[in-house]
Amino acid sequence: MSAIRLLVLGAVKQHGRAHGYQVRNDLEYWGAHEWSHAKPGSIYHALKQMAKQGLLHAHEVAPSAVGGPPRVEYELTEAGAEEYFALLREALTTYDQKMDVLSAAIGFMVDLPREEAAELLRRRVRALDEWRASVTGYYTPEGGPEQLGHIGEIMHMWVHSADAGKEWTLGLIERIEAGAYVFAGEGEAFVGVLAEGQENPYAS
Amino acid sequence: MSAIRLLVLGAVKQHGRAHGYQVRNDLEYWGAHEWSHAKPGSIYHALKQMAKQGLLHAHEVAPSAVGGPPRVEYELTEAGAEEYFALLREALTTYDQKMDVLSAAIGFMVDLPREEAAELLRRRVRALDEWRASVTGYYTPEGGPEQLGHIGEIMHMWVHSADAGKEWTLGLIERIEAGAYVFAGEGEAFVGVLAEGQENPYAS
DNA sequence: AGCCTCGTAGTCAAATTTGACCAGTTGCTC
DNA sequence: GAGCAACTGGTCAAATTTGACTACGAGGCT
Repeated sequence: MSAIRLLVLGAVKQHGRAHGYQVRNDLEYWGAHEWSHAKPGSIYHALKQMAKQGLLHAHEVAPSAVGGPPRVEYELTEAGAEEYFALLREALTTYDQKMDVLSAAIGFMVDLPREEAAELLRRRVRALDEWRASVTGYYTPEGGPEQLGHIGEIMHMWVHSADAGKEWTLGLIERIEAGAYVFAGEGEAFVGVLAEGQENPYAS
Repeated sequence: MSAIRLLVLGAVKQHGRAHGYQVRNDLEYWGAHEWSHAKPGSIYHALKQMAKQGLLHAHEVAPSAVGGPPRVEYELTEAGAEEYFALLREALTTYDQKMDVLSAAIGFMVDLPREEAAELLRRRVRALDEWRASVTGYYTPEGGPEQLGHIGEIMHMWVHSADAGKEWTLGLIERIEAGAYVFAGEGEAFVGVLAEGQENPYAS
């Protein structure tokens, strides 16, 4: 899975209705340009593609308010919402070594009920354990690990990284279970988009 | 950078001359299927592309020894060797959050002199520090970090992962400086490819 | 008046990646 | 001795990603 679809669906969902440039801006606001390689081309492509697949409904909008090319506004369909939650759940659970996907999922995790988020993360921990086991399994020759020479360092790296990932995930689960943050159905949601006219306080 | 080019160049280099299937097999032997998403299509594509760019020289070979489609054998050109070392150095130095690239680079690091490898890794540590700083910088609002809500967890994750990466890198540098492994120009090199007819002891 | 830069909004060709598929050969088993 | 899986070697169309480019208006400077 690439992070783009999740990111774009999430952005459109928070706005209710959004055009490409708004999505682009939200991603910037979330700091996504730091960790996801979401270029304009990919964003516009994803919007069109998902519209074609029926995940988004495209409202043809008149030539934009400020001149320039006509804008298209998008809105989630039923299917789009399903896809969004499916991607979100998958991103939280499976380990696919793509941290941008995980980042996006963390940003949206509060769209799920608290208990479900925690449970998905617990499954993630199990996935990390499996990954670790498969790496050590593959790189463990009969004659002791020293036979591998420097190749063993590759395993070393993955194991180190899996352990770090597990540690962080366990910490997050703990914080969630201790009541941190506001999840779905718990009153006033945290709003992570810019309202019209509001300034981006992080713009460099 | 994607890991494929480095992996393919490295595989061809170790063989002197190789056709697509051999490359495919080496990658499997190195366990690369576990951590790089190198599908056959990508490998053959990379070979053709790099041949077109003059990095590889393509020898048209008669219909293969065992029937099936005719094979093409590739060999590194001068330019290909330069590109290989350029990619290798870059992969060791820069942090681009793609661990598959780093894995590949670790596998090939012994093609460099010991001192250079250590130096590149020291630069990598500096790059990790910069990345960490840029993340914490971006996600630190004026009113204390608690304003971010769950979004702060994203930063938390990246910082955790950068720290783990740094720790592992420092460990590796230490081992290298302590004399581990056999680097370029230090006598008998470690051979990481299957000779003709040899069996893969790791095949599942 | 002319020029330059920045912000808004988006397109396009080229490169890459994916995943499925093709076709011949052994080797094994029922 | 027929079938069938596994191995060898590779192609192909479709999807995705990249990076550069277009076009327009507002504001500022000189």
